[in-house]
Amino acid sequence: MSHNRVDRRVQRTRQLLHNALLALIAEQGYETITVQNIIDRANVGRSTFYAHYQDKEDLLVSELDDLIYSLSWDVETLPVTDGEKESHRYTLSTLALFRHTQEHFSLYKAMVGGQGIDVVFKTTHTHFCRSIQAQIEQLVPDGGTPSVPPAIMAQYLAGALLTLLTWWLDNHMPYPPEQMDATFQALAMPGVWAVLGIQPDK
Amino acid sequence: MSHNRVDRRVQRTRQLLHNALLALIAEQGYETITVQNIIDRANVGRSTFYAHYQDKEDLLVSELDDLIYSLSWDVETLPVTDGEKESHRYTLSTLALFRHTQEHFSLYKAMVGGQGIDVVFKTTHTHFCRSIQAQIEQLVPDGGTPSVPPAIMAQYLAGALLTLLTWWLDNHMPYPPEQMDATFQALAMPGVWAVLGIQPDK
DNA sequence: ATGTTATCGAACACCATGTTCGATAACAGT
DNA sequence: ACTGTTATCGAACATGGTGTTCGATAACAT
Repeated sequence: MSHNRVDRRVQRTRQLLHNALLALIAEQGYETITVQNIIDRANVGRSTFYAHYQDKEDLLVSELDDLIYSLSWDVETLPVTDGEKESHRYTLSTLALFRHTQEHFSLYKAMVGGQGIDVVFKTTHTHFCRSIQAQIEQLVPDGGTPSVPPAIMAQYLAGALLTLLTWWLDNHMPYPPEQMDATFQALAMPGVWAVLGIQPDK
Repeated sequence: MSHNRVDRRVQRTRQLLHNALLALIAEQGYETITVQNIIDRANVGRSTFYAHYQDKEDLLVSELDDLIYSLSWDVETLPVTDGEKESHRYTLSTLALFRHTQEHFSLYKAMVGGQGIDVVFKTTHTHFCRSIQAQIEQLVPDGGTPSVPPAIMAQYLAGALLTLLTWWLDNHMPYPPEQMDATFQALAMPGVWAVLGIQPDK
């Protein structure tokens, strides 16, 4: 009767493939990974792989969804002290992002540092854009019309932020996340305030 | 005796391959191009290709050197009115860059727009970094020590600038280069001034 | 217990890569 | 024009990864 049968095998297979991919990315980088490598590591048959994903990029993208979801969740719930929150009324909430990145250093370094993975950049940039644009629009004063559309500001800021994150990872995180956040805010926000026509006096 | 013999054939061959690659990139994008495509288009033998370059990325990189050289030359010599120059004493010289990009729209769009080419991004970013860092260091007040190292500021600004350029190309250049330059300056420079501790009163 | 469905893995066709090598033709110098 | 050199050609080849097919097997839900 019920066609809602959920075969436990498919979830298990997908999980094995995901884990194998992440492990391989951290070990040897993405480019040189072959489908054979993935299925060997995961102990999954060749035809089974292609029954689930078109190719290794398809697997990566499906993986990315999970990662970005966990990132969003972390950024919204990671402990940020009240004092930090208070002083950030007119800024973007990027401190938790730097802390999250620090915690997943080896994986993220393999994904965006060094040669990096193209699709990871694009996807992350798109995600940053959405989040930043929403925050920008909350800063726009009532009745005001910014001289630069928020969408463009978001593009700009997401690119700058991603660049800074990449640099941080590539250079083995020479500064603590708090300082990276402060650097980003110091470089980014004065321009945003000027364009929006607001003057936050600290 | 003289081993300085320069065979005209090798220059011709390299030129043919370069032209073929650019044409194919503009037509169908970089990823799907095969070595066979390149040598067919260029009317060059297979073994000849591999006598000159290791693979198609090697050819692309050698191409990039030329492109960045021509870009540098353009940026330094493209006509910029005295008025524009005057008002840019405390800013970065990016206006010529936007104009240069506009002139080579179709090629640059294929190279950094859409799917883009990874190595083009990296190389361009590195080049921007060098140029911007030099300009930043000229803005540092005598005796002052910026709270953020110029190298990091250059990373940040190069990434932001490249992102803005990419967006511009991807969206079919909805604004003139002058406005794009103004947008970049408005978003970027207040942060730079604040970090450097200078206050340019226009 | 039963019918269903996911997995396995070997075998396969396919395609791009990068190399080899002998023949040919363009080259520079005299 | 002659000569020795060198770049080019292109066919042939080995290599390696890709994505598919299919019959057998085992895990699944009911």
